[in-house]
Amino acid sequence: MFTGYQDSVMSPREKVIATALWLFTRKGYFNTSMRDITRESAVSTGSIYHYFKDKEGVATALFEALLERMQTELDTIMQLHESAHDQCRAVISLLFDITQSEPDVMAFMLYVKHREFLPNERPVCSSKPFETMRAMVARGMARGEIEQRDVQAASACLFGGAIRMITSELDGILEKPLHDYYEEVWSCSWRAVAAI
Amino acid sequence: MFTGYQDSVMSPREKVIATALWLFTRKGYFNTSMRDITRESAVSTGSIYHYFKDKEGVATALFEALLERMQTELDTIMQLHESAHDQCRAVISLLFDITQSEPDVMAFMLYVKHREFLPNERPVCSSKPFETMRAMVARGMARGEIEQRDVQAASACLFGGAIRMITSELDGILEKPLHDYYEEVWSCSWRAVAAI
DNA sequence: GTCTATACGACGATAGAC
DNA sequence: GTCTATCGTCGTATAGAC
Repeated sequence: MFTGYQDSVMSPREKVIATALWLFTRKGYFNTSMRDITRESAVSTGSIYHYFKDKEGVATALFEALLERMQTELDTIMQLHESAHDQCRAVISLLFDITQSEPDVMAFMLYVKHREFLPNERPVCSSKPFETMRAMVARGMARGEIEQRDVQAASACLFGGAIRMITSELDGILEKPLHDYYEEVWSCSWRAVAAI
Repeated sequence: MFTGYQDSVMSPREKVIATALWLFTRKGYFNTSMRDITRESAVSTGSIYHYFKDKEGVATALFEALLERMQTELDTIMQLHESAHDQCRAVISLLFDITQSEPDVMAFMLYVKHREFLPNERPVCSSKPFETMRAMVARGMARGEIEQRDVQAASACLFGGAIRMITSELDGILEKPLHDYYEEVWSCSWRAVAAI
């Protein structure tokens, strides 16, 4: 039973989206029926189809909400930190935080194969948040913090280790809490791309 | 139309597995019906259910075949190379090779969310091939090639960059062929974990 | 072992009252 | 805007002949 939104009053639309996140990450999109969503959200079939065109419309709305939220957080990080080093470090810290406090959010963004049920959506890694992360790396090269090389390759090496740790955590195969690996992962990751 | 097995005589069982790989990676497991598999494999429904218990049985057989094949390749690498450095470098080369020559194989192993349709299967990253890769890293630490730290974290950082490049390639967002990034990715990855 | 025809259930989506 | 009842479709799996 989904109990993630007891504390605040939510509109039917928000209830449906929150429930969809809960169910999609737990059972997968295709193993979740509209009936499941009506039951767990306590919003009737008729109302759901009033707010959303169809099942795919629910998934699209959820996906867009999460991407936008992530982008907002990245924008804040870019304002708060000057160097690419500090920006990228803060990004990994953010990703680890979200993984621990809201694993569903992270799982849906990184882990779910959206293209299987959202055929018109571009792959996650060409979405705006991922582009922003690559832009941080490019800026680090321009400032001389990061060694000159292909931006795609450098971004993959800088963030790839953290992302793998996140998927390991989501798969439940880490012994310690994710944050215990933070400094270790960051120092490896930065060493991979730092200038000199 | 699937045309991947014209050249050799295949048993019905092999035809089904090859077709399943083709269809699952292209359309996803849930968007592929048993009807699709019968049509593309030219094996009748009755025969498929003679060789496999059900649709999930097809997926399981496919998954196990791919894991076993990967494990065989890793075993060969371990025999051919002495140092952890050379072993890990060869592993990334192998992964890049497979991605380019048989993208379906790589996509199904790394990218497909098996747990949505194989609920009894363990997550890929706790499968034997991934364990073998971690064992290589652990051995590198014991030999003094790789800096002492948590094996999970070091493995994530050593292979994470390459894996991200592979998913980028599978998503079709790389400008150049994957192999053009190989030396760059390897030098970053090794620098991330190397001793001293 | 291989085939065709079909049973059966579940699902997404709609209709139409309130 | 919200609800319940229901329709039509499709997909898995089986039955049973050959």
